Amino acid sequence: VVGHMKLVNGQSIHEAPVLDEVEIAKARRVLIHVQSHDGPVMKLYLWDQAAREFCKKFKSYEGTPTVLLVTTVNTKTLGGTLALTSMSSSRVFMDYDVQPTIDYFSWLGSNPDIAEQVNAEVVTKRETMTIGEIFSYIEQESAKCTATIDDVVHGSSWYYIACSGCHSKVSKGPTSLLCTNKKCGKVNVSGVPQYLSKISVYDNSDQAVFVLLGDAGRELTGKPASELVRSYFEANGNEGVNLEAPIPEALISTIGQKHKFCVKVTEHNLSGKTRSLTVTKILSLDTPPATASSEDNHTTATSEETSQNRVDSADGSKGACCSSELERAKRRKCGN
DNA sequence: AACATGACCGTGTTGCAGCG
DNA sequence: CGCTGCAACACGGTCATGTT
Repeated sequence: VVGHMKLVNGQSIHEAPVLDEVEIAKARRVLIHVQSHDGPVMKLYLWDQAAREFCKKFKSYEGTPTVLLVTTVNTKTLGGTLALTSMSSSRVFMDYDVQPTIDYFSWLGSNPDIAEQVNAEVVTKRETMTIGEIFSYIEQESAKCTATIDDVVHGSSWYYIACSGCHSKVSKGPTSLLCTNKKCGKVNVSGVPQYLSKISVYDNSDQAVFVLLGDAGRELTGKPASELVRSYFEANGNEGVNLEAPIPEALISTIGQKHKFCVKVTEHNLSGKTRSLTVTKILSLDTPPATASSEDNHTTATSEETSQNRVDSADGSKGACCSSELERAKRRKCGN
């Protein structure tokens, strides 16, 4: 494998990494983030003999070497990303050692943009973080993206009946509704409809299915699911209250709208099969497209704040203006 | 000899059951 | 109800074997 080094034991190659040979001897290995041409950045583990050889050569250079060639490496997939490990017979070459490294070095010289490219993955997948960084990373657990809704997924219900206490799903008992959340265990006289809607969205490059849950659904339509369900059955003279309400106009009319979605990636999303992401929050865009909701006043709705307030006025039943921290904490408590 | 591939083994983690 | 121990599983790391 030949490529240019990005990080050596977590230190950027541009900052002339200092190798502690004692430390490396103790750890028995060196970790190098290496990129071959414009391919993905790979983790390259050099063990024992190869690590020692690497150290020796790395230090022997006047300046910091950038090109690395390692023979006979094992390929491994570590946490989904490609990783390489050295073997007993692995040999290490750099910059002007052999013809292939010389060739690569000159190629790199004529493609300086690739050499300087900062790959997000290298930065985010660091081995060590400070406690503060971990906290801030946790804070950022939800990613934001802007996408356009192109459909509401049919074939599955757009809401579920939740416990009035904790918003977990309720199961139908003989005479009442039982909360499935063991820690809650509340017996409900009547459940509260909550959003669980799948919407199909797209942006410039991809298409995906987002799952809207309670609060996010209300943020999108401006109305709580309970109100939409109630008004449907009221309009139909309470006929078939035990049946399911169809997808309401308020939800259908969001098709074509463009929003900034905060999505949360959970282990469920990462397990592969389901390519759906859970939406935790919906932010208004600066220039929201025309919406079908009549009472909406979007002229000043540029910030999260105003969007929240608008929702509250429509809802009224719940003081949802509490900090997102508190919301998250509550949800976590309930979920477990 | 150097290389490529994959099998195997040990360790860490997680889920479940049983017991206090 | 909570804790502990066990088992299953996944993953990382090493080693063996076949090929060039």
